[in-house]
Amino acid sequence: MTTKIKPGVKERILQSAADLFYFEGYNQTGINQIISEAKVAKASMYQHFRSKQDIAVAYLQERHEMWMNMMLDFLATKENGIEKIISSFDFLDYWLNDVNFRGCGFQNIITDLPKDQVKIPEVVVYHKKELTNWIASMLDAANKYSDEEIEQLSLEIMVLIEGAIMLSQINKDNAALLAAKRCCEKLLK
Amino acid sequence: MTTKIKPGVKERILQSAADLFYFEGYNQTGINQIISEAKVAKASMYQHFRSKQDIAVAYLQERHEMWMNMMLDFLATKENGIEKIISSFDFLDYWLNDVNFRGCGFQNIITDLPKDQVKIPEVVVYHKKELTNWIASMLDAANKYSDEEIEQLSLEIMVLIEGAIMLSQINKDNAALLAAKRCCEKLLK
Amino acid sequence: MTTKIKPGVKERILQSAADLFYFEGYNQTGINQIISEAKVAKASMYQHFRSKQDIAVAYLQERHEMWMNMMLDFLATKENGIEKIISSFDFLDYWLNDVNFRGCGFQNIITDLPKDQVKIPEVVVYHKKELTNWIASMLDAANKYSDEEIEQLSLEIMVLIEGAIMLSQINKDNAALLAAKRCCEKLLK
Amino acid sequence: MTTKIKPGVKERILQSAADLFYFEGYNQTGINQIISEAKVAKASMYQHFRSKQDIAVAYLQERHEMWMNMMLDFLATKENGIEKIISSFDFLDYWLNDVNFRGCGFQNIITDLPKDQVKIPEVVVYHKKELTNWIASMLDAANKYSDEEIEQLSLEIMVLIEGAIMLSQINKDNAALLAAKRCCEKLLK
DNA sequence: TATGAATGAGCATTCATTCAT
DNA sequence: AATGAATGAATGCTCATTCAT
Repeated sequence: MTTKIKPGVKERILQSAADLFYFEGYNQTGINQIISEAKVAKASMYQHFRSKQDIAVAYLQERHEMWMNMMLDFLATKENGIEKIISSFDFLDYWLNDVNFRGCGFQNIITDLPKDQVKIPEVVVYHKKELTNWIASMLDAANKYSDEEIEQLSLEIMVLIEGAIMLSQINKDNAALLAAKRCCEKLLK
Repeated sequence: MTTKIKPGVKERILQSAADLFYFEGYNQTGINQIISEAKVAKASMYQHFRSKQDIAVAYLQERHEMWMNMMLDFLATKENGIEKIISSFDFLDYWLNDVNFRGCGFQNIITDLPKDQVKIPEVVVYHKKELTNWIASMLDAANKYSDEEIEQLSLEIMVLIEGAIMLSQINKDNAALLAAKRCCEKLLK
Repeated sequence: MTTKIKPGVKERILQSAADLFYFEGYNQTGINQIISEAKVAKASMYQHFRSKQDIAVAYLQERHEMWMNMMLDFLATKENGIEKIISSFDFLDYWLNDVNFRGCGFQNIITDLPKDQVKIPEVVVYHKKELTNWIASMLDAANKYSDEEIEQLSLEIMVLIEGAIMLSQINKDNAALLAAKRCCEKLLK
Repeated sequence: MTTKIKPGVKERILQSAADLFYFEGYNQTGINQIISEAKVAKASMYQHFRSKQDIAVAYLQERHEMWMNMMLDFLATKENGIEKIISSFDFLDYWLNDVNFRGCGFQNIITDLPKDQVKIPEVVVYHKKELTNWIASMLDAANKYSDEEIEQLSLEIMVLIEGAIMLSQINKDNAALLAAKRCCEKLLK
């Protein structure tokens, strides 16, 4: 039991920012939009986050957790690593339909950024690395592949995932997702 | 025979814009930068292009021609379609090294755009469609695949290309390009 | 005869800024005040001046000319250098009364400035150097002093001027100006 | 005996503020800088001081005591009033070198202040009046001057002091201080 | 055709101060 | 007495676009 009246100013800022950054774009989103949606005063926002860039970093960190969990939940019923990997393309299909093929929040934010903003690219790299690691661990669990094969295959599957997300965003349909899944199935026999 | 005194105002604008849009980002590039690099007056620029968006459209159209030709030139010595497709990943490697893994100008511009800018996404879709068509025509030339197989394979290879470009941009190395090439080779036997 | 309809936007900006910077203070004056008094759009202002600091530099340069001329005009009837120097304290009295003992625009602006603003201090140094040079030239014209005496005396008189202006600003009366004049008379016999 | 656990919250605020106000400037110094240097919560600060202005007043009062004592200590070995006055220019030289010719904290604060801040100018006037009084008392001790002469001379010497401090601040050297000393010696024979 | 001047709306950020606890 | 959280107003500056000539 808590005596707090208003729930989390910081949370509200992050929620508004997450929504706007993802669906409108980082550069399309102004601080004013964020605070007006969050119903927070401007200076309050700057007490919680040093800069717009810092909000983006927090947004991406949160998004990483959220997205990975969403995927893992989706795949919870699958029995083995190979199945999980292949079904992850079904997850992409489900998810990207849900967000109207808005694509990957991490891909979308690095492509149009001031040269000096290094913190954001770092989180993006981290997210993709973690996803790659998960794929590798699924392959490892299959007890079928050597370490070298795991490293190569996990990167190949990452390429499929990235390409599928990007191409589905461009074409606003799921054809690329289906193609990627087919391709992945061939790779894993 | 032309009566123009100064050579190509429009060309100069387009050249500056192309460089800035690609290497700095569309949102990072201001009209003032473009005109100052092009050494053109602001109103002159608006006489040639209705808006920044229109410059981007012209930039992308030009970029499509330039990029396709660059690739085709690179592949000119290859004898058949299959080889050309596989070697296209060598082209990506060569090209992306050259531009410091700045990624695809078409991918990069659609991810952070005002919702009302529809002309830019259209050119992006066109470019990717044309590339897909080229892949399909290469597959067709191999006389090995059915129409259905061609449609499916060409999309799968597109996924590999898009993913490889994006992932190499994120990680600033060519590992994803090599992975994509390996994967492509498996697909085409 | 000129075809201009509106008289000088740049002039209006400078005039507003000069007034506000001098009578309200540099830090007390916002860009918004300047443009609203000058009836100029913000971006128009920034087309003429790169920054607030640059406006201040232009203001001080103009002020230097204006102030020196004002003083020289005041002293025009005096016959020789010694008289002109001594009467310059009468000028200070006349002038500072006129501006309600607001003090010296150059002194007032250097005392509370961001550490990185070097252009403004430079103009201040220049102004004081020019005033010192004028005093020296007046002493020289008297054919009474050696070069060394001129250098020393001119600086001593500068000290009197600076101190008189500052102290009259603090006390909001002309007592210091009278004291400085007496002192100057003693110095020049 | 005091029950305070932490030593001097108020003292810490004042110490930080004094440093920042003098070396960075009143307008350049934000409340946040003061409290972060003083390691004091914002609301705690506002419990001790009603406003930034009030901190400045306290700072100046403290500075007056400190500065006068510093000067008197410096002059302690001098035997008579005339010597003390003349040597006070040596003190200025010593002191201003020490603070990198940052000038007079009292002069520096009045030149760029909101029009409604009257308490600060009052303390400045007080400080200069006290200094003038000290000079007068030194002259009086010499038993050489009439009351009228004392009043006039003390103001003249004040002009020299103020001018020397200001000019040395502008030029960032001690030439004006030496000139003022020479001038003072002439005045006092 | 070409241009320099001008604009309103918006940008991210910081200000001194107050409130609820 | 002490504090972390919150605020409205203002800061200096940049945006893509249009106008008058």
